[in-house]
Amino acid sequence: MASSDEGLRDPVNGVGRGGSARRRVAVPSVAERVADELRYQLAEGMLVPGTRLTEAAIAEELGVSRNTVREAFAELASERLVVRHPNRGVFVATLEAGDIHDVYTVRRAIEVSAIRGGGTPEGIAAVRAAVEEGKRAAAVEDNEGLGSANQHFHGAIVALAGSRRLDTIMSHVLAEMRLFFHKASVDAHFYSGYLTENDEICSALEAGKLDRAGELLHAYLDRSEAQQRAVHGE
Amino acid sequence: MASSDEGLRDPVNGVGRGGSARRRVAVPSVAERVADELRYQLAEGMLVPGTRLTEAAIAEELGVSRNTVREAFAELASERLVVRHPNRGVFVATLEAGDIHDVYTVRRAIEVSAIRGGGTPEGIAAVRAAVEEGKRAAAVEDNEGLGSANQHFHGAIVALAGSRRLDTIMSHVLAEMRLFFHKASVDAHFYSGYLTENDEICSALEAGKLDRAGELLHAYLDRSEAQQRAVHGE
DNA sequence: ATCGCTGAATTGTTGAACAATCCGACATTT
DNA sequence: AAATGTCGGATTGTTCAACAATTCAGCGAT
Repeated sequence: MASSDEGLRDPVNGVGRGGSARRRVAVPSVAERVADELRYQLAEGMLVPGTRLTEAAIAEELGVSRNTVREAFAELASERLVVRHPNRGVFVATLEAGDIHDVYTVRRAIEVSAIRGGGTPEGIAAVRAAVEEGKRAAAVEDNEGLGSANQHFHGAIVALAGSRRLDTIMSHVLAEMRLFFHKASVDAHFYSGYLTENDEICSALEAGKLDRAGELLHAYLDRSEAQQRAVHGE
Repeated sequence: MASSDEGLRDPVNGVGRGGSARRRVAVPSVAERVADELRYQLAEGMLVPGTRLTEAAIAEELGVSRNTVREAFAELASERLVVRHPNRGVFVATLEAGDIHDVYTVRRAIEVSAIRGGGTPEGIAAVRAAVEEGKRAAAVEDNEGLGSANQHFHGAIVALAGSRRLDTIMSHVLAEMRLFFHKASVDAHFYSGYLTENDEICSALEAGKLDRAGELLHAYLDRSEAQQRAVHGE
């Protein structure tokens, strides 16, 4: 390990945030770093949905105060990554029956709306870049890379709208999906089939056929939802 | 005053929540009640955007601990009602240049998407009910009632999608707008012009002309945005 | 088997304390 | 006079210890 024996990672530069020589002016607060750490563990599948998170345990494990853990919990709860049961504790969020549909309803709303708005040339270029990123990952059979490329693709689509609020909503939704569908991402050809579809959507977008792109994207999300429902019970 | 000399209101039944004889099973936590109180003051325009909220002052004023106020702040910050400036304090959120467009971008995305999904007969009935509520308010020239009827209308539209997540997103957006546009709501004929338009949208929805309803709603939001931008600087 | 009790564990909340940080006022320098 | 440097007060960020409130599992009584 780089820093201490246990607890939080580098306050200034996170894990995957290398490269930028400029330092952050304001170091994120401890509570924020705790939230980041937990978010990381959640996304990485180290914390299985349904697990109970006791304040004292995490406080000691990360070497921070209980109150600070509490603040981090509040943040994660607002992102629906954990659920607070009053007087019972916080639990890693679990997927109820209708939640898959719910999540995809949000995605359909904001993604389709964003792509129908067109966006700037730079924005479209970012979408294209994500498609190419996916192709490269597929060429090396890098499943993890394929998954994140897919997320970049959809993130780039939402970014077309140029709305801070939509961006954060999307990032929350994607975080939820990472948590829930972590197991599914190990499937080899799970995303591979989407590659050509993403390309098609991107081409329609580049050609200015926005309605067409929107329809394709909508259909894509419908199919993706069905697939996820098939994988997980229901 | 009903309860104590100062501080929070009734823990069990809020202020506008009268009528229901059934008590809440789980009394909301103190932090939540603090958040509710602040939300109320924000929506009511008692707290002007840009105002600084010092923890100690609010803690004493509401008779709670500073840590509890902190938790409430975290919740409000996640809803963008207040902004945290590290080591400087939290301030009532202010409206930056592009934020009006940003908020309306979110609304266009989720409202149009929701109405294009159609929804259940009960959902459509709720939309119609909101339209009638607006007409009644207009008949009595109840501006405040007109404003809230309008919010009910748009809330009912989003509810068509039947998505918990979209509902909470919409409620946050509406809370933001209440905070920002509070002054504008005093304008007499601000919403009155929208009445017939809401009716038209609702009729299209009832007739199953979803695309048409979506277009009308989209145009409505565009115009509403332009109007708000005209009222507020920019 | 159901009900109620009891006790351990955890959460919710408080109050106090301290370091870190920011801000304004004042002093210094050029 | 303007820019710079320094200091002190005020507020936030964080920790710690304590206590009340609540949940839950186990146990015993009916």
